[in-house]
This record gives sequence, C-alpha cells and structure tokens, in this order.
Amino acid sequence: MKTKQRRLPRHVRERQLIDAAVTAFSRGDYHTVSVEEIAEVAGTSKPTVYHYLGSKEGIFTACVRREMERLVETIRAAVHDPAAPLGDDPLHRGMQAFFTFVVDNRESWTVLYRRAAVQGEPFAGETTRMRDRVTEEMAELITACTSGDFGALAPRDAQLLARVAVSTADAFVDWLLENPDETPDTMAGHVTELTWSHLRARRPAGV
Amino acid sequence: MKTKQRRLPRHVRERQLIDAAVTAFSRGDYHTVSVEEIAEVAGTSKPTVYHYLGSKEGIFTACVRREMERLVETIRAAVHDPAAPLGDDPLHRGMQAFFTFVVDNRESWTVLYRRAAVQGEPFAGETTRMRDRVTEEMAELITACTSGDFGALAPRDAQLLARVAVSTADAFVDWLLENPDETPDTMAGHVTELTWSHLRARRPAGV
Amino acid sequence: MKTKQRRLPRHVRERQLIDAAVTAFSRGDYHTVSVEEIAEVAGTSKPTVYHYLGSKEGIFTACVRREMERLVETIRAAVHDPAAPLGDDPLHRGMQAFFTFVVDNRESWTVLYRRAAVQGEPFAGETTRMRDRVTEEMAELITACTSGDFGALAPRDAQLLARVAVSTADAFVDWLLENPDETPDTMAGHVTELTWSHLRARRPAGV
Amino acid sequence: MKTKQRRLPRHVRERQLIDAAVTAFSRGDYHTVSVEEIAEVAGTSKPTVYHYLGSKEGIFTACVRREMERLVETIRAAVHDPAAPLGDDPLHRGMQAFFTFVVDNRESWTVLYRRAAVQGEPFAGETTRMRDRVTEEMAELITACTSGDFGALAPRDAQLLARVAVSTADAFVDWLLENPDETPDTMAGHVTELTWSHLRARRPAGV
DNA sequence: CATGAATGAGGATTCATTCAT
DNA sequence: CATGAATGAATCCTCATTCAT
Repeated sequence: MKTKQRRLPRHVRERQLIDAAVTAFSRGDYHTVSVEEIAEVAGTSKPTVYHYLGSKEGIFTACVRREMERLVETIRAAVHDPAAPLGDDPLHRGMQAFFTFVVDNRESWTVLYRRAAVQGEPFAGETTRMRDRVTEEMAELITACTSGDFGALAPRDAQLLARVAVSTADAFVDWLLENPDETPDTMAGHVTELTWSHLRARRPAGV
Repeated sequence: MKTKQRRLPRHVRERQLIDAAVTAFSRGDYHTVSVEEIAEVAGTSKPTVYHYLGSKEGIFTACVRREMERLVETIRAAVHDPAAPLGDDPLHRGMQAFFTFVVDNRESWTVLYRRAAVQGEPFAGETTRMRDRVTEEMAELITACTSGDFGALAPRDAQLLARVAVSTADAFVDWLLENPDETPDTMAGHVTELTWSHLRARRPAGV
Repeated sequence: MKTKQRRLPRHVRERQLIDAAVTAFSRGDYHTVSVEEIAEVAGTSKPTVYHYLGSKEGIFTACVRREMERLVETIRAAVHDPAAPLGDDPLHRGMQAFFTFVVDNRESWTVLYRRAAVQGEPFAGETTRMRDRVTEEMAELITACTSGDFGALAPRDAQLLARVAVSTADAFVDWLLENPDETPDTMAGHVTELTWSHLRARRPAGV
Repeated sequence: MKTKQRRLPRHVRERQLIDAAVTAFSRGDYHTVSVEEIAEVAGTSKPTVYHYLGSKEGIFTACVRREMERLVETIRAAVHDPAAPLGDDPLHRGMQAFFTFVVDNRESWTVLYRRAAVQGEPFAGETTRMRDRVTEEMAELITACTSGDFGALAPRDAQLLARVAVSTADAFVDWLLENPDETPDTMAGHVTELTWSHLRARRPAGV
C-alpha cells in the first residue's frame, strides 16, 4: 500500500498536485478528466485540490503555466549554454533540448501542445497565449541564428518557419513514440536540417 | 421563421444532420458541444438526431467518416486528374487540392484534424484510425511520386515525410487564417518544395 | 401510491413546480431548502425543475413574483370592488383582503415577507424590490383613502404609515397562527383602526 | 499588519469572537456566512473559533444569547432608572432605550431580529425562544405601565400590543436607515404614542 | 416520422469540522 | 494554546438518452 504522505507543506503538495494534473490531463481531454480523478492520482481529496488550485480551470492553467516555464527554460539554457563548443549551431542545440524535453516529459508536451489549444473553452485565452510562447521562442531562436548568414530574416518569415518547426516537432513526437530506435538527436537533426533547407529555399541568393 | 422540412428522404435528412454536426463540432470540442446544440443547428429536435445517428458518439463518428471520405476523394481526384498537363507534379496537385479543401471547408478540417485526435475517448479508436488516413494517403502519394526519381523510398521514410507534410499543412491552416493574403497555392508550393527538399536531403545521391 | 402524473403540459408543470417551491421555501431558508427537496415535493426530478425554472435563484424569484402578483391583485380587486356598499371604507376592505389572503396562503406570505428580504443574497435585488411592492400598494391605498378627509398626506408620511401597517400585519400573522379564535376580519379591524388612529395623531387638526 | 493577540484570558477571547460573529452574521444569513469568514473577521483561525464556541450553531446561539442579554438589560435599566423624573412615562423611556440600542447596535438588532427567526434550522428552537424575549419584555413593560391607568390589561392584549410594538420598531429601523434626519427619540415617540392610542382604542372606557 | 416531456448519472464546488504539529 | 492541513458530505447544475404522444 502506498503510504499517504499527510500534512505536507504547501509548496510540496502544490507541486505534487500539478504533477498529478499533468499526468491526468495528458491521458484525456479537459472534460474527460474529472477533478476527482486528479485528486486520486495525487493521492489526496478533491477539497484539497480546490484549496490549492482554486478551480478546474485553475488546475489546468497552472499545469500549462508550469510546464511551459520549464520547457522554455530548458531551451534557453541549451541555446545559451556557455559550455558549448565554438561554432556549434545554437539552433540545433535548442532543437535537441526541445526534443529531449519532449521525450522525457511526454505528458507535459501533450498537455502543452494538444490540450491547451482547444478553442471555445473558458481557459482558451490564457493557455493559447502560453502555448504560443514555444513558437515565439522558436521564432526568436531562428531569427537569432540566421541573422548572420542570410541578412535579416523578415519577422513574418521567421514566424512561419517557427510554426513549421514546432508542428513538425509535434509530428515527430508521435513518431518517436512508435519508433523507439529513433532518438531525440536524430529528430533534432531532421528539424534543423529542414529549417535550414527551408531557409535556403526562401533565400536562394543566400547560399 | 424556420421552415420545418418534414418527411425528407432518409439520406437527405442524414446529410443535413451531419452538416449541422460538423459545424457544431468545429465550434467547440466533443464535450463542449451538446446534442441539443446540434439539433438546434440542424433545425430539428434531439430525438430526431438520435433517430438518425444513434448516439453522440455516432454523430461524431459519422462526421469524421464523411469528411474524411470527401477529403481523400478530393485529393485522389486531383492526383489522378486525366486533364492534367504532362510533366505536372502530382504531388503538387495533391497538395493544392488538399489546401483548397481545407480553406474551403475549414470546419471539416477542424473536426477531422483537431477534434478527432483526442485520446481517452470511447470513440478515439475509430476516429484516430480515420484521421490517420490522410497521412496514409499522403504517404502513398509521396511514394508514388518519388519512386521514379529517387529509386524506391523506404516506406518508413515515406511515412515520416507524410506526417511532416500533414503537420505542416495544419500549421499553415492557422497561418492562412491570420494572413489572408496567402493563398492555398502558395501554401501548397511551400509544402511541396519542403517535401522535395527533405527528400533530396535524405537521398543525397539522388540529386 | 401516488400516481405520478407524467407528461404534463408545460404550464401545468410549471404551476405545480412553483406551488411546490413555495411550500418548500416556506418551511425553511433559501439555503436550507435543496432543489432536490423541491423536486420531491413537486413529484418530479431535479432536471425537470431546472428545465422549467433555470436555477435555484430562478425558482425562488419565480415564487416571489407569482405570489406577489396574486397578493397585489387580490388587494386591488377588493379595494375597487364595484359591489361594495357606498360609504364602505376601502382601506378596511383592502386590509381584509390582505389578511384573508395571508391566512389562506400562509406559505405564500412567509416566502414573500420573510424569505425575500434576506440581504446579501444574489437574488436580494429583485425579490426585495418585489417585496416592497406590498408596501407601495399599502402606501397608495392609504394616500387614496385619506386624501379626502385630511387633505393631502405627505408621501413620506404615507410611506411610514404603510410600513407600520405591513409590519403590524406580519406580527398579526403569527398571532393568528397561535390564536385560532381570531379572524382575519378582527385583525383587519385592528390595523385599520390603528392606521386611522395614527393618522389622527399625526394630523390632529384634521378631526 | 494584523497584530495577533495570543494568550488572552478565555472570556476576553470569547468576547472578541462573538463580536466578530455578530458582525459577520449581520452581513449575511446563517448559511451565507462561513466559519472561515468569522475567523477572519476575528483575526484568528477556524480551529480557534471551534475551540471556544464549539460549532457553527454554537457560535450563532452565543451571539443571539449575548446580544439579547444586552438589549434586555439596556431596556430594564432605562425603565427602572432611579434618576428618572417623577411622572415620566417608563414605557417611553423603555422605547427610547430600545431604539437607541438598535441604532447604536444595528448589527446586533439584525442578528437578533432578522437572522434568529429563520425556521427549519437546527438552532431555530433556542434562538426563536430568545428572540421572543424582547416581546416578553415589552409585554411586561406595557402591562406594568398600564396597570394603573386602565385597570389590569388582559395578558393576551398585552402580548398582542407588545408584538405590534416590536414589529413596528423593526419597521422603524429600516426607516431610520433611509431617513437620517429621524432620531431614535422621534421613533420612540411614535411607537409610544401608537401604543397608547391603541390602548385607548381597546379600552374606550379608560379615556 | 417527429417531438415535447422527463430523468439517471455524474461532475464541479463549497463548507463545517477535525487532526497533528 | 493556536493553527496549517486535510476531508466527508452535501449541493447545484448539466447532459446524453429515452418514452409516449
């Protein structure tokens, strides 16, 4: 039997709860997951969940917020990694970090990318905005990496490329799931290469 | 006043109902849309909806099934268009057909690609399977188009490419919505080009 | 066993439901009465109650509205009774009608006067406004009846008198409950007399 | 910042808590006010409240009990005021005391008269009984004051008069709130006068 | 066929109350 | 003593689904 840890300090319980919620929401739809279920996964009772996160919407938003923070932080750290060898492609490092995160935190990615995007929900506003941060991050990354090589990339083009990159990445997540011999690195390679090739195509003069 | 259409032949009524359901499901996710709402959009009463489609799950599945049929049919027709000029790229034609469909039937695409993907639902099995048919179609298309130029493309590679193509396409749908000056043709161009460039990258010997 | 009347036409059920709600709300507080309880009293299920009245607040408001309408109507009819003998005091007739109503509809009065007045509830705004209509009615009645005898009564005085009359009346309701030998007529006599005496006291020159 | 008062003698703490509870219960009805809210107003935590007052019902009852004690004491003191000039009407003094109390302790009166009256609550028995003590007090007062002038007033008549007096008084409370130029004294005058006039009416031979 | 009427089942939310520190 | 932490038990409300007309 799992020994229930009672009387936990606030921030520990809170983390525990969000962990549980991420797991739950990755398994099913916002509406399919009941608060009761989340409480069970967390090993607590419904009122406790409400006490800490306020409402179902609050639970969901908290998940998206926290996971997004983690993801963005991970990517940034990799991109700006001071220990990286000179001449190493930061775009590639960012992609690698991204894929590693996604593979190591599949549930997080599902919640972030698939669940947060549903329109017509009360929480749509906030979560969609947060979801878009990955794309923004990508766009900035791409802009930064390309500015030297091809002259300034139009912001709009960076946006489009970023979206393609993220979408592709998401497709790769499923792929990774079904093909265990693929690694985050391979995937990162593909996307990076794809992005560069796309860049070359859009800026033929640049080569 | 709403002119009630009584006594219509079964398949006509059924089509009307599915039309309504697609519209409704494109507005919100499975759980957000109530059967009552669907009945309202269709201009009938709930029992009628049940009479024709059996259950909410039945309604949803019927939507996905029908829209998928239409989409696949549209792509196939374009690819095998006997009126196409010789030397014209069938992959490009397929993409064009795809994007045109998506732009002209935004609701259908939303239901097909966004709503049908939710896991953890009773209907997940069937709709996911159907959703995958677009990818299959794409994979076949890619295989067919490339077999001549690069030698047989490994099925697995085709699969991966197809997924990337579809994901990218979906990203482009949002892009199209936000950038009205883009056209399905441009988008199709991008994806085709992307795919080819990816192909070249994977088969360096082919160039 | 009570044969449940199923499939009742809309307006019949609605009346039935409000009847039940009045009974229930007269027995306890807004919060003490559960919707389930109301449904039981009405011989239906909760969803039906919601279907017809929308929400608990809606149920309560509907009760107050309907009962207030009935009460005001009853008083007005008595005051303007064309069959009343000449020289008969309309104020007295109004009071009589009021007390008769209250005695015959004790539950209604409880809901109207005691339950509708609770401040700090979401419904407070509307119900308080309705509750005040009895006082308004009284004030008008008093003004009308006295205008001839004492010269115009200041609106403010009429207001105050009306409030006293209604308060007193409410006290009499309890009294009536505990003293079955008192009749609405006696009570009406007391209040009328009280009002007149108060009037005389406030307008000593008027006699 | 809230200065936490620790280690106060029991009865001081208790008084503080009841003060807070009266304030809270005057703002909303029994069910609308949460124990948490009371604790907040008192500047403590829920368990402390429970420690001192036992249960929500206990809190409420304690409020009613204490406030009733205070009110009755106030009236009695005024009625039996040894410093009162000879010939001064004790009934009037009592009324004056009553109104002054009510105006100075509006929250108390609200709790006492409006909140304690709800039937169908577990505590209804006790609080209603206490609430009735005001009326009893009034009845005794009236009996005492009239015994000399009109011969013994039947207890029943005294009861009825007392109720009218209290109801009227309550009506005047609202009136006072809305008409700041009225004073407790004026109000007391009205009620006294009203009572006397009622008495005269009931005992025509007495004049 | 078509529909107005009705409900079983389930989910979000709140709150009085109790421990363990 | 005092309190942060935790929950059992209700309560409001909604919705897919079924009859009877």
